[in-house]
Amino acid sequence: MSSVIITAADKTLEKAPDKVPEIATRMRSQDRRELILGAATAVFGERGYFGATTDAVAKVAGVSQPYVVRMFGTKEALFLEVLERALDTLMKTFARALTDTSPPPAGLEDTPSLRIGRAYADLLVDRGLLLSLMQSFMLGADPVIGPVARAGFIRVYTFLREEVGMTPLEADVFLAHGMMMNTMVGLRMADLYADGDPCAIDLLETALPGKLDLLLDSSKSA
Amino acid sequence: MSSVIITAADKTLEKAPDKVPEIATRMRSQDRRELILGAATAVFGERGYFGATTDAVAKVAGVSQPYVVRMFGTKEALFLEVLERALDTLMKTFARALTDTSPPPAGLEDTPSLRIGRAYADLLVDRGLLLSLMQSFMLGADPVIGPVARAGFIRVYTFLREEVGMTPLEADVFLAHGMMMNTMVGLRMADLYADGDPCAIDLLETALPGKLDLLLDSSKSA
DNA sequence: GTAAGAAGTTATCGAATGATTACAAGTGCA
DNA sequence: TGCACTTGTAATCATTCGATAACTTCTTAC
Repeated sequence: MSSVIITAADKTLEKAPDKVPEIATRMRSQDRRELILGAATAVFGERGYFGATTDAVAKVAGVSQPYVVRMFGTKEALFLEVLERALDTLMKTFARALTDTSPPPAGLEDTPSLRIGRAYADLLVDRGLLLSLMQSFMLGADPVIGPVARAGFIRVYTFLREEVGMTPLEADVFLAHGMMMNTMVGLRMADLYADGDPCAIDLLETALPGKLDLLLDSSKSA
Repeated sequence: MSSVIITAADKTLEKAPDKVPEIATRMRSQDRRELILGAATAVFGERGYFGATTDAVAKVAGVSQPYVVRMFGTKEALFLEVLERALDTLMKTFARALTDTSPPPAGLEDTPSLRIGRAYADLLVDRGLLLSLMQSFMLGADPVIGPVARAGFIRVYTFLREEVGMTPLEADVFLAHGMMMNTMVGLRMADLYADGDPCAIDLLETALPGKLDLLLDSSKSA
């Protein structure tokens, strides 16, 4: 319905209040595609591949369920596209952090590894992105998604080794902390942090040094 | 399912069925329960909570689907029990490793942290156990499973801090590597290792030092 | 203006799945 | 032996969900 479309548009384009008069404007296929992919990233990240429904994705995107399916063919194809997009964003963020010439945040060291690490933590603002990746990592047994997920992980590892110049051990430590962050997000450990749980506070302050505000922000927004 | 009937029929036809007490006769509820919990651990670990079906669990356990549901009430209750059991096993394994007085494997250091680390890696033989835990960690948004999963993670963290005596940073590093191992198992990275992929070999040999054989064994067994 | 195509919906179908019911067969005990 | 209890199954139901079909509405090129 038109009202749904308005809400969806407003949610993504919060900064353009002057667009309100446009009622039920039809989007171009390409734009709607991006909208749905964003919604799917959030839903898949939160509920996993099997737990997510095309209807939930459609509702978040503000379109009808059949439209989602027809645009991507199958739920599986939609997930694969979400996965590919998430990985592309991750790699682009890493590449940008590597070549970025701006100085590091006040008083912090500036090595390639540290820059990449900060870039990874910055991705916490979009909880769906890291969680969709993580969800795919738990689907290694799936005949279709499994190989894609493995290839994606290998792609990240290869980047760390060859572009960033990490040793195997450095890459392992980096990835381990990445998996730890993903797990904290997936667990919603920030909920316990907000409740004042002392363990959760210790845990998060150690696991996400200096980036806790990002996690807490993304938590309360959803 | 059929096996039970067949053996039962055999028993009624033959008058001397005592020769095969192993397969024959029905199990006691308690034993069957353990059998189903084991099957459920494997299935939930492989497919996640939503991807797993009570029918798949029943087939692995060799019973009918309604039997699984009736024994545990709901699929959710079954998952919670699997979760609790997995956590109990984990904690018992840790506790045993701490108090174990046997000497460490040849030439290896012997600190509490290292003993616990080796104990964790030993759990790789049962892929379902670690994966069921990890699957629960991705369900933090679930209103029922989420709180239980968080509490479970906190329980492990508290053990590391208070029983093993780790600092927050030590516990973070330990858990991070645990999450990394879980991810490698979930991804079935061992498949690429078996294919000779050089990246996968690097990755696994670094992430699972000295424990790779365990992962490879558990892979080919399923 | 209007035909053609793009964008999107409503209605609905078939398969899968968790759950329920009713029933059958084995077990133990007086 | 007979009878209550336990262990288990087959049949089936109500939802849910992904997918398809057919239709409507908006946009745009001529």
